[in-house]
Amino acid sequence: MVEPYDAQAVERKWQQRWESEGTYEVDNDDPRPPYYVLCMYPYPSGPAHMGHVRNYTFGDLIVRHRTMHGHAVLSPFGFDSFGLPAENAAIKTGVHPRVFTEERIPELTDSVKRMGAVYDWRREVRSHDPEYMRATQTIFLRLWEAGLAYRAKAPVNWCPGCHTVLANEQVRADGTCDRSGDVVQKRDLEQWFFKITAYAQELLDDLDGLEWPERVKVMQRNWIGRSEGAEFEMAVEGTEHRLRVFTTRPDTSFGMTYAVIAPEHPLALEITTPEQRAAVEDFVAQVRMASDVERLSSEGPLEKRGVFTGAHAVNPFNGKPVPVYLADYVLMTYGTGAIMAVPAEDQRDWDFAKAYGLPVVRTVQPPEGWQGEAYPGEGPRINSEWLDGIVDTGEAKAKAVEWLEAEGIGERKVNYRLRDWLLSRQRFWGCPIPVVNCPDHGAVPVPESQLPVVAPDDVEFRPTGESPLRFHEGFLRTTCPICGGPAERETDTMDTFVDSSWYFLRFCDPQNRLLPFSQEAVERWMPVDQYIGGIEHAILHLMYARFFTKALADVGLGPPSLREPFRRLFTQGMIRMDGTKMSKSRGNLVGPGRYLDTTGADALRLFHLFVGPPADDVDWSDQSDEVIEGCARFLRRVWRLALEPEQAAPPPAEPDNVERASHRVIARVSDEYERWSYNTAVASLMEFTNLLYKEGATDFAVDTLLLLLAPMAPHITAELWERRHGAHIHAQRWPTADPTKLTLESTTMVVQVNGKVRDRLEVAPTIVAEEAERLALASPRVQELLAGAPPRKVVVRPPKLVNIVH
RNA sequence: GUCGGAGUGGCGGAAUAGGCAGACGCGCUAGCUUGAGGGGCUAGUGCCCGCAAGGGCGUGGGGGUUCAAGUCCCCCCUCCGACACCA
Repeated sequence: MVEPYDAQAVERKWQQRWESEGTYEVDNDDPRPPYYVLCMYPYPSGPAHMGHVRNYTFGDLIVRHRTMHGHAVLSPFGFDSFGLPAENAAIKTGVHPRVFTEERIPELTDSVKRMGAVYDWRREVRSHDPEYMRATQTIFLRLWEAGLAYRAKAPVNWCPGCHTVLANEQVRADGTCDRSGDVVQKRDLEQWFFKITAYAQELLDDLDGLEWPERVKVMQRNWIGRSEGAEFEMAVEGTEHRLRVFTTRPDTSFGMTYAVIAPEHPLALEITTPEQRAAVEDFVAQVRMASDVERLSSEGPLEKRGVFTGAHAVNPFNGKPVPVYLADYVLMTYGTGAIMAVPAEDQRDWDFAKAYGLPVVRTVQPPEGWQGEAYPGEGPRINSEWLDGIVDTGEAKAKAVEWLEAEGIGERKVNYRLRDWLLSRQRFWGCPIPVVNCPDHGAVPVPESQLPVVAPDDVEFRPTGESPLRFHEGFLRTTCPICGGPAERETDTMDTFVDSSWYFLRFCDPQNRLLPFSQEAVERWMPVDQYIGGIEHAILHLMYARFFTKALADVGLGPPSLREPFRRLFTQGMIRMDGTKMSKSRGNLVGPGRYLDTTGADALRLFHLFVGPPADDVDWSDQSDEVIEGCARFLRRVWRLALEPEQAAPPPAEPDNVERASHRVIARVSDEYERWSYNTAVASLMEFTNLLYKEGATDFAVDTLLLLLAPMAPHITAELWERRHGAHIHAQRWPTADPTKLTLESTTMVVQVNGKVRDRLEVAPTIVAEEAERLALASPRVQELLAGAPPRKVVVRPPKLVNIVH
């Protein structure tokens, strides 16, 4: 009797071997073809949870699989180590965020290693490492120099209770402060932005070339929100002012019955008549004070609020004056902040018109029996002079734009929903923005020789949540790099998305002290061949990282040809429990610890692969423990099969059958790996194992099983391979199927009568149609059902099926 | 509201090109192994009728195309996710 499988001992042994032998360390001059596998680097929140386990199971499987295909696989690990939780802990307990964070990192590292996930730990990066900060700050300064970073006033979340600015994450969904519960207000402050909008079109176009999940691409396209239309000017009666509006429906311009400008519009007070002045000022103040609460609290179509300015704009299409309103449904941040309102063809305008008693003029004839309100569909133009009768909207739009351009009052225009990236955070635990504010010279860059700007250690965290940097004289007081006069340091830090927008480049060249990374190193590995992470990063992180890659190339830091960072993206499903996401904040976290201590890492990895398609959410249930036990049972069966074939599965009576089955499983499982169909790959290997128990095992069959299982269950397969061959399984080449051995000796042919299965026949896979039909008709079951009558029709699909219609 | 995804046994899920629905596993049932342990092995397990042979029904609901539909087309229902006044 062979010794039982001791998962603990075997897993410990191999984890130590992989680490001490540096099995998965790769150098930049490795001669093998490069392959870059990357899991989104984590925030170090403590020991790994099941979401991490799932993520790193897929990542590690690919690392080992690609290695067995002869690639030099770059598989680095790092930490997104700036962020709010450490700062909140500091406010609560007084422990410095760096100390707090650095205690969490080994906890996560440890559980990752115990899963058997392998990385080139020499390349580890941490966002809060001063060397990493130096690079992040260098990048910021280069982007600023190139005009891709700028400072502007922008509304921030202001908590009147805490007397401080809040990050978006600190504002609850209902618009209140998550610490004091006060209603958060908007205030204008000087903030830093990255000009991501300069890349809107390229970010949109380049999506087409990426092997990403379609739904992620759709989300990004919607986020960028390209829309084509026209911009034109209107005279404001009795003034010199001209009002510019953007519309996607210039073809409906004859139906404009009023115009609307945003409450923040610079002309708002300029054009307001004296009689309306008080009402308008009142309305503007009201909108400015209004927090997001009111907007978020109401369900369904929002009530539109506005006020008449007393002014009239002239519709250039027909020369008619229309009243100009202020309304909160028009946003200053999109288009020109002003619109022509056409209630007949736009539901929002319709709602406002009804609320304020404004007229509706249809310019598109709705279909017979139209019951709705605004009609945005197709139909013949009416009430539109020279557009009348045109049915095709595209044609009508083109004609309207041509007219605007010919008259010199407007032109074709493309707008994007995408906004510039506000990167300032009024927080301590982030990368400081390397800027000095001089009374004479304004915002001045910190010279690169003085980088990194690092936050001091002797800081006091206030329960109000204010950044301690604002009260730290030693940090705050400095001199202007230009004039040497007294100046103040910028106390805002960068959004942590800045750190994560380029870390994948740093992994290529992690020790570089002169530059964030060298172009040669990046050219060697980038783009990432397989990026793996959660769907929750579908928009922000992935959009920002794409923007950075393009911008870095354009400012000369990145290779000019590298326009996209992630060639292939895979987004794994979440772990759910009782229908909600498993997360620390919900307190329903299940850790891997007890499984690693008992059934072992291989069984847990197998569970994650087997439980369902990788992209689907996983429901963690009472059944999960039993399924993990089932995976462990399968591994024990493999163990006995490999070490004790005489007992478990004596040599087969028909070795040829087993050999053919081995080649078929190679072909099938190899394909399943390529298609990310790991759940069926595990099933295929279980099926194959069952077959070997039943039919008997050969050495070739067992070796095949171990090789195909090696990326999924690395410890047990490594141990078994070493015992059988004295070699390292993950250094073996991936097996290839012999195409001449894929066919079966015989196959089951189904015989249907009127589409219902009535018989099954064992036939040769090479059977020809005539023979198949003859055999089918000769079947006693078929004879019985036909009762002597000739079949009306016989459909033959050899060798799988014959369908007899009668 | 708009966009996207999904509905298959008691459960997780298979079904690559329209061709045996339910692979594999969990659970359950029976038997064997008789040194218990979260042990090992074998067989069975969609539902209904039947002792059986066999028959009928069956992939959210309704229609359609086809010799043949989980898969293709039309309508409807439910659930999940993203965006949510972007002119």
